[in-house]
Amino acid sequence: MSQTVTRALRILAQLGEGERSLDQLAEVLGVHKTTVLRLLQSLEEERFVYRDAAYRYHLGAGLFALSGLALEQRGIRRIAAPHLAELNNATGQTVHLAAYEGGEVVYIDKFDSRHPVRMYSRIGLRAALHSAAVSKVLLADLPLPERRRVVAGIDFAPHTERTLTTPEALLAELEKVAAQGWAQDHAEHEAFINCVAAPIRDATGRVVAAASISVPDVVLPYEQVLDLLPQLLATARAVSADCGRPEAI
Amino acid sequence: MSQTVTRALRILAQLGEGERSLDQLAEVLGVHKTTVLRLLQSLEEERFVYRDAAYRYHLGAGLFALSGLALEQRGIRRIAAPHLAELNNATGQTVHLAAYEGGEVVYIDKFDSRHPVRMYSRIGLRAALHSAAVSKVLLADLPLPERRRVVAGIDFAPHTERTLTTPEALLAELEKVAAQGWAQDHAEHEAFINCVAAPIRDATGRVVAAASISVPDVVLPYEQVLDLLPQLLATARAVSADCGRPEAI
DNA sequence: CCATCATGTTGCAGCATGTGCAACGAGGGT
DNA sequence: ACCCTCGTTGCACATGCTGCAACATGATGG
Repeated sequence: MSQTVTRALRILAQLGEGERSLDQLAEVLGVHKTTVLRLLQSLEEERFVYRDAAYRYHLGAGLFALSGLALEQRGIRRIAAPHLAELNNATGQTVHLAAYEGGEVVYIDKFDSRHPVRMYSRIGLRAALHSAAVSKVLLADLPLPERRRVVAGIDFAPHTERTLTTPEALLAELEKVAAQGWAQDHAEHEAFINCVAAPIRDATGRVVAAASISVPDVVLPYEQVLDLLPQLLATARAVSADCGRPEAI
Repeated sequence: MSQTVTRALRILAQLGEGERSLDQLAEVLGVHKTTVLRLLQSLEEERFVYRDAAYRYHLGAGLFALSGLALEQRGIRRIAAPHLAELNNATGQTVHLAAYEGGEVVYIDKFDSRHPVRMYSRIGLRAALHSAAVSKVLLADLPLPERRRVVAGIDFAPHTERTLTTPEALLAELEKVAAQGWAQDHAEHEAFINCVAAPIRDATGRVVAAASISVPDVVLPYEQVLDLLPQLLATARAVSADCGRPEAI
């Protein structure tokens, strides 16, 4: 593990919260400002940061460029986008696309609701493994050993009264999800938000991503969210078909 | 300047071109694989990279998250977005938003054309300083000393027959742009693309960003691109007004 | 079924490189 | 004109990065 790189990344994280001066960064990192300066120079050279006329450092455009490349590399995102946009348009609700990567579930695309009350989320953020509907869909498809391993590593922090709080409960839920082909989050993560999620499969049948609809209670009650399930499943099947999955056509 | 950080960022750049194995990265960087491994471990910890089941490294979600934060921080982007979307919708053409940062001009937002023939660009990429219309708008507002300094540093690579190839020609063009309040790129960057760009100003009157319309020749001839200028200028004024610029209201 | 290969990981010694200090310089406010 | 703040530079020291070599693991093929 590289101390230097870790420090550089901590600088980026800091700048993610807003512009910073050299001294501010030095203080937060607990290192001498000379050290910070040189890290920043390297970051600036690659356009990960830039500094304005007032010598404040900001996140730079190299980051956007790289992030754009990273998102483009996920073929699933490009394939799914038109279908998810259509689902978003048809339902008017927030639609997410999430993928499993390295023991986490991450949102890789998002289409915002047209309602004024909206769920907070952002591309790149992690979904809670034990409560988000997309997580259930993705975990449910993992081979059992890995599924157990991941579940064992979860911090079962209760977000609401309905949050599953034991590995056993989650594993049972995942079995159910795998069997029925979709997952729900009935106020398990946020007290006033319900979600449904469905798997997207590639030609080999493996789940490569999950699509979900998230609706605040005040917009639609739980039962009516379940009514959206057929549309969601149709969308997921359509994306799967575009991924080359024969049965889904 | 930190060798270690520079190497880490080179790793990210590599991964931007596609997945890589440890050995591949070691070879490209010209360092021992042990070294690469430890850099990757630090990057992985902050979710800048992740590795799949086949031990291939990919760009990770931490990057998306940070990039999202960075874009959110640019208030101008949020302010401009609805106006640019409307312009995109009204004209059907590709609309860009660009900003000057640290001696470069960078695209910070983009709304794609509905035409099948589209200009290639991506958020985060640099615009050519001596040919892109947005660059002219942004450079034209710099204080003269900095303007001269930046122009002196440009590599006047000719992209097409019409590309300006001398500092003098560019400086003269910038004077003209500053006077008329908009800029054009008449096939100076890509032989078959014409652009017009307009400045967005904040309350102090400084140009904080530039909006542009880019149209391939085959879609609209040059003269008709100029016909779009009134709409573009109206959009730029509307965004400026939202930025608090009194005269623009 | 074992041999071989390819690839990732670990321990360790040496020294390159990152680090902090102190002095310097530039800009802004009083 | 002075001081105060904040970024930059030169330098000596030792931290922590680097490469080597040995080990571990999983895949491939005879």
